[in-house]
Amino acid sequence: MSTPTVYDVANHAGVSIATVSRVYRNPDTVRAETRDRVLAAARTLGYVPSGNARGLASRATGVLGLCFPDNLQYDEHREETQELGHEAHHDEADLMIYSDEVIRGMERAARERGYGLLIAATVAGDPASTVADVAGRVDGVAVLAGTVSTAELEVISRRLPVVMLAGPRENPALDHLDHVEVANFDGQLAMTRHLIVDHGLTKLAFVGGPPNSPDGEARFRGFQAAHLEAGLDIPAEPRIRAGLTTSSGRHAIGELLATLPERPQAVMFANDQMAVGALPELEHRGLRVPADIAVTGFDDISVSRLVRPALTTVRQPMQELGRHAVDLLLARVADRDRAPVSRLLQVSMVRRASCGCRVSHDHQPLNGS
Amino acid sequence: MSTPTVYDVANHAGVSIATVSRVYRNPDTVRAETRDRVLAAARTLGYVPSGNARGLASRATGVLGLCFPDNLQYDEHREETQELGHEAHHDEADLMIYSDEVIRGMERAARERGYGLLIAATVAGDPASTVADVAGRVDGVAVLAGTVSTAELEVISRRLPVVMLAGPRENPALDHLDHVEVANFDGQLAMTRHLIVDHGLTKLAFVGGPPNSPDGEARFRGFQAAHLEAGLDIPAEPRIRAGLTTSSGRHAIGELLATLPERPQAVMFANDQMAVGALPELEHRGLRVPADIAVTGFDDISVSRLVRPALTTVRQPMQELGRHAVDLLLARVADRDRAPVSRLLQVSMVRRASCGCRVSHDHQPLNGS
DNA sequence: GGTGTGAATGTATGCGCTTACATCACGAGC
DNA sequence: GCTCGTGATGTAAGCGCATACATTCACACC
Repeated sequence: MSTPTVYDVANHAGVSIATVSRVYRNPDTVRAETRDRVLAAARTLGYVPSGNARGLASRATGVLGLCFPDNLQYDEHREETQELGHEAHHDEADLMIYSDEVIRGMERAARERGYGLLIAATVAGDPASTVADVAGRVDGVAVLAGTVSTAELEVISRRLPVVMLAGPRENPALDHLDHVEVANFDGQLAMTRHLIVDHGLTKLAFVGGPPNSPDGEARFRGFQAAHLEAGLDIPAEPRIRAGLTTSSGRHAIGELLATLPERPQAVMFANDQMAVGALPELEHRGLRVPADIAVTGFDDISVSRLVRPALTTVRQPMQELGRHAVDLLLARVADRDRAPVSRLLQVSMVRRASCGCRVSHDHQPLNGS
Repeated sequence: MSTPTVYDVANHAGVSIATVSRVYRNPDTVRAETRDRVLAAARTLGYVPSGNARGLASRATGVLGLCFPDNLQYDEHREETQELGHEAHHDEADLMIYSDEVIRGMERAARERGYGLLIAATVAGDPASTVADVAGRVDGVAVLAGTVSTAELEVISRRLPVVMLAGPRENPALDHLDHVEVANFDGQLAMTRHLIVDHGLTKLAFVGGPPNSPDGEARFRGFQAAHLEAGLDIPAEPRIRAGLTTSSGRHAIGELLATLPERPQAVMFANDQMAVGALPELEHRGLRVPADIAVTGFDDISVSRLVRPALTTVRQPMQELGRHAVDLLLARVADRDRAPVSRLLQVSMVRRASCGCRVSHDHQPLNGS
């Protein structure tokens, strides 16, 4: 009646439970005829091995974990945008594109290596229990920066491998985790330099993310560095901080134009979502992009090449983050004592129309059709 | 040295393992002072309860599963688009937006109910083992239609609750699963009727998905039904079948115009991704949307309101699919013997510019700023 | 002072599997 | 004919926890 176990299968097939287990773990140590008998019994009984029991006995779960922030709370404009119909819904979705990509990359890599993926968003609220919850179920866990404090992660990392994604090792003495980082600084530096040097723009405004976003802060430092390099005044803070969402990008435009004595020649957004949200608002205000004002983003999400003008941005390998997470996790499963490593993933500039590099858009016609 | 267990914590705190367990399961049955002692010991030892052991002992994992297709293989144009730089990457991402939304909805709902989420993509290859793998680790599993055969699911459903997402109950005698469906037929019927009745268009072309996509097929039947209703010739098959991706949507345009004697007045795509890919290609060929040719999609992914012209489409509640999955799963966990249920989620038409309902785009200016 | 009562804690068992070790059958080699 | 190796299978001991049940203790009550 209830869920069948190895014992039921063993009885039904006339073998011992060890043989049943071997059929699933080491099929080639079992005589072919016996194996078939066991599998037949399993099929007729509807037997499915218990992952829990297996995990307990073999002290490995075959599952990796990923904690990411579900940071709706950052978007202070959510309420206001309800009048736009499904806008709020979309906004929510937009914000998550980044996590989605990391999840997908990690799921694929995990599956290729024979692992499952347990995902858990952590809302800013009860962080400790959530991550401990997944920690108890997996062989290793990746954590997107900003989700859980490094101190907590250190505790958890005593039990299993932990890798921090998109976050720097702030204090080498306290932080013995593996890290995967993205060259945010370099990317924003190059992009800012591009605007200054190649397009001759000097009045640039940076729209940042919330202060607790390591990505956003690193990008701003790249923005500053380009100013230093070019001998321009170095802004101490992002001109505006916004919620990294489409709607907050749109709202940032109003705030920008209202508070600035002089219109900037370019607005550099900390991510693509905001830039994408800003474009229609600029259009509505009669500002032509890039003629009147250039716009750039960061990430290269798929929307960015579909909007008009197509968005100039810095492409970061979001799925690769997930892949590297799996790689580092399994390397550490194999050797718990290896020295902590940091991997830095490179980014690349994608010049499209919104900075002035292409005339209208970047649609490439199909060959010969 | 190695991972601490209840025994270690019990020793360290001077209590029995039962008390340690109670501190985590039923904190209020333990004296406050004792509880603190145990928690202190746990903290200094770096104790994290083993999900496996807990699951084994309590016969429940606290985790739900979701299987979804990772169907890159459908996109026959992937190779050709490499010359477009990151196009292939984007295409891949595009295709997954739907799954991503379902995952997100399910993750949120699961978390709210105190469950974790184990996700596993199933490539068309070794389906059985993958889904059995997750089945062994979870308290219930949701499966996106097209991922696993109903027969296999029936076997698995003898062990744990299974719900099928976005797929109809084809044979009530063989299929005792719970289902969550979306009103694809109704949505496409309404949209097609809209083009015929409100816009006076009669020459419509439908670009479908692969034949094994239940969503795509149901939408095509809605398309047919609208023709029947209007007394128009009823097409027996979608004019073209494509891969549901942005690039396959673009390619569909060429194929459409090349094979059709007369240009259709409207192209209705089985999903938004394809429609979004088609827009720049139409533009490139000098066809104005919607003046020369109307375009519609299905899903209402977030890009659809950002492209120009903004896409008229049918909105389906993708996240809701995930939420309902959790709901049905937990209801069946509570009562294994309840009758199989099917939930039908409603869709809604979103009229934007690409069908001719709005002049240029649907950007709503901000109030008073 | 004996007894009943309830709260706090301990004891002991089993969840379903993996795996080291034991056993067994069967030939090969001497 | 006996030993020994080898492949196939069985035996039994946990893995780390939850929980039924037993025990202890303090206290109230008659």
